[in-house]
Amino acid sequence: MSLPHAILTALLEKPSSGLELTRRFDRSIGYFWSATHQQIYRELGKLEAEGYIRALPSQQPTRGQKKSYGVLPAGRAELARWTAASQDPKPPRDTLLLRLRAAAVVGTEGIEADLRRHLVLHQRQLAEYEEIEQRDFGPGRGTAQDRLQHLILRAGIDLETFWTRWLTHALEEFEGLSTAEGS
Amino acid sequence: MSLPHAILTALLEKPSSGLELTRRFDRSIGYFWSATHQQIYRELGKLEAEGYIRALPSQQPTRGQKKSYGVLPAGRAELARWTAASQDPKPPRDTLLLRLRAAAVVGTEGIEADLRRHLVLHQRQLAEYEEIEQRDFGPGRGTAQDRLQHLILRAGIDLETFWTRWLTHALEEFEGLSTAEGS
DNA sequence: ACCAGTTGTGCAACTAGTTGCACAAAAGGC
DNA sequence: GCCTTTTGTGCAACTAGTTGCACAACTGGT
Repeated sequence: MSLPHAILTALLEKPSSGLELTRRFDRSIGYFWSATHQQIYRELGKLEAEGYIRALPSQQPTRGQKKSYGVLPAGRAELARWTAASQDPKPPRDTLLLRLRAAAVVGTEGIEADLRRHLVLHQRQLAEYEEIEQRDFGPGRGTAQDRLQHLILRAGIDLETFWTRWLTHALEEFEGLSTAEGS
Repeated sequence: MSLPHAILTALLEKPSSGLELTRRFDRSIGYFWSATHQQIYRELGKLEAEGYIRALPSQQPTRGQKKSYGVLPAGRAELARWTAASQDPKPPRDTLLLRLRAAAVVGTEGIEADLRRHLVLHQRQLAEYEEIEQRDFGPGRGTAQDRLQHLILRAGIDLETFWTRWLTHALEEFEGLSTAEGS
């Protein structure tokens, strides 16, 4: 039940059309909540029906026509309610760790290459985050909003740092394994 | 498409009934791939129909009767195939970070308590992992299997460490925010 | 012998997310 | 003027995961 709230947040930051939202979900917001354009359009329809957002006046709201949405007071209230409500963290779902566990039983054949690939991907993501930090967050203390945004970015950076370190360590371990393997 | 493979892994480690699997998904495997008993029973049915597992001979396979499953060669082959196949990491979905981002727009009212709650939960999980490490993984280098298992546990420990640190930092930041807030 | 609680298995309906496709409108090449 | 590509919106069907309930069988108290 988070996608509608992700959209409300994005629209509050800046009223947008479906496609603009889709693009923004590929960057910033999508870093920790991704969505396809179909999910977004569907959800925009629902949110409008529920009176949380409304299409901003434009020329023709026909097909193939850009249609921007803005958040209504009810939408902002709902977002505030959801933000403040306590929620349990849901157990992580990590395929890579699962595969590693399977590999402990059926053999590590072929998984090493994928570990390497993941390492590169995480390094890339880390570099991207650090670039954003460099660009948008100087050493000075900004507004409360800035500091919150920076905090979120920090989580991304630290997470990617964890993954790159762990994957590096895992690959080292594999070196050692291949010499002494043979169960 | 990971649940069936999680189940195959679990069954290879030890043939089990649906309920036993459910219990094990609440511990070890569930640490990075959780599942409810309904998911598991449904999946067991499918896996059996596909010829990947089979019910081990017992008394009456009627209702309310324990039914253990073992993995067939085809199942092991499928698991090996899946383990070796390259897979893209799927973008994380984190509600807490999303809420923080929403809070940057609609206000941080009420979210601090939940951060504190999450911190406690992550600390607890971390303690649990460290206990397991203490108990199951001594200083000596074990078999290749042991080292893989330890590697996976390490990921859990480092992840929880990241969260506790980050949440602690976030709460500190909130202290500073409340004094200078007012946008 | 009977009832209450626990263990174990399972169906059905729902919610969330993904995939594949369709189609209108504008923009640009030739 | 026609044809291709890009932009923008959307439906329908499918897959995965969750929730709520049902029910059989065993276990122990009275």
